[in-house]
Amino acid sequence: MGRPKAGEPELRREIIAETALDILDQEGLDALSLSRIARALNVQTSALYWYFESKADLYEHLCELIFRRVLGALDPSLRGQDLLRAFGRAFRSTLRSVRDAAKLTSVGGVSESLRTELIPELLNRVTATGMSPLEARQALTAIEALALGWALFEGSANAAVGEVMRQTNDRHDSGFEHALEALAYATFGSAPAG
Amino acid sequence: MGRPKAGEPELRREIIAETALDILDQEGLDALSLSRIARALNVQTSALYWYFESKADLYEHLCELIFRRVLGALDPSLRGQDLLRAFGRAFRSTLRSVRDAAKLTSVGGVSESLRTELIPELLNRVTATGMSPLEARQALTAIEALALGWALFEGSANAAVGEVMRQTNDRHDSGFEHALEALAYATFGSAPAG
DNA sequence: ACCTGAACACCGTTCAAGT
DNA sequence: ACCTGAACACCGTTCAAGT
Repeated sequence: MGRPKAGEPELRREIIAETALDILDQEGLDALSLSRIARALNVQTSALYWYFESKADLYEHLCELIFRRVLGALDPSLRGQDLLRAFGRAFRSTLRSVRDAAKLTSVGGVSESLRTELIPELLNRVTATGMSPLEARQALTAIEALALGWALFEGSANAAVGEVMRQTNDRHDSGFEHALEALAYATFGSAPAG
Repeated sequence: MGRPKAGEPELRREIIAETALDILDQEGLDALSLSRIARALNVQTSALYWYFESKADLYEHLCELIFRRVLGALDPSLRGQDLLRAFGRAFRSTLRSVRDAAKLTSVGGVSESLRTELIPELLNRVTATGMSPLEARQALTAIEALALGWALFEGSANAAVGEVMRQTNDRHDSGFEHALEALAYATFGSAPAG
């Protein structure tokens, strides 16, 4: 099982998930198999099925974990368009902080609690400044799409070049910032500007 | 091999790729294995290795094929920001036209000719109206990211709901159009508007 | 040039059995 | 409640051998 941990029991489920994210970060999505995780935890592969229904179920949970990291990085006082902008930045940088996290997010499913709790809660904070729910939803979807897509491209560009300088703030940053700005302050819900 | 085809020899490589895209569309990314493709073509799995170096190589080629479809859907006379907008629409709708095409694009690599020919050529058409190369590159990246990310979300939403109405122009469309408009006419390359 | 056949290490999943 | 052990069907890849 690895480390017994001092205080809390630390739900076995979470140990598995954290181990999975470690393997993902160090060896990439192709290496992230149930067997690989089991080996890292010194258990049989079949043991994992007591905690997760399937590999897809595990992946879903990993995506939720990543999303929670994004939310955790946000200043709780942020509202409206400022929140949208901060969310976009946090989403991209979180996806960049773990190798292939963007690929995982693309391929993994959306968990129940993400769809029915986390996202609606985030939307509530966006609409708190008077933005309409439809407008908020569209703007958030656009920014989520931009950040995910952008992280995806950065990931494959880095893989082609050579892994190392994944943390460097390079010329990509200004492009992302401009796009983010354009989306956060665009008027959704009415007719396009033309 | 399936159908002998009348006229041209139709490179075996392309038959394999088209078969793969058919399977992807009908059975999804999880079902797209070399064994599955070989079975559909009535050959041994190992036969495919004469045409593609690896599964990753095949995937890369499939991504290129999809991208060529996008380019083929564009009015050749389009330039500058109009081209950017048309590209965004075509990219999204092409990704929606084949099941899991967005997932494939996320996970598949970028081919040599896509990076050194197709993209630069597209960028040339964007800069033809006087847009700076940096600006064009950033705008294109943003729009590519938006379209891919958006298609990704639509795909998983449909998978959750139920496959069928994948072609319907629903409420997602106006959100995408607004975001696309904002990105196509945003000013990249200078300081954000704030 | 193009494909088969056999082999290899690995994979996800199920399930009876242990403790 | 939690895990092992064995089994199953499937997977990507390699390579000698056929034609």
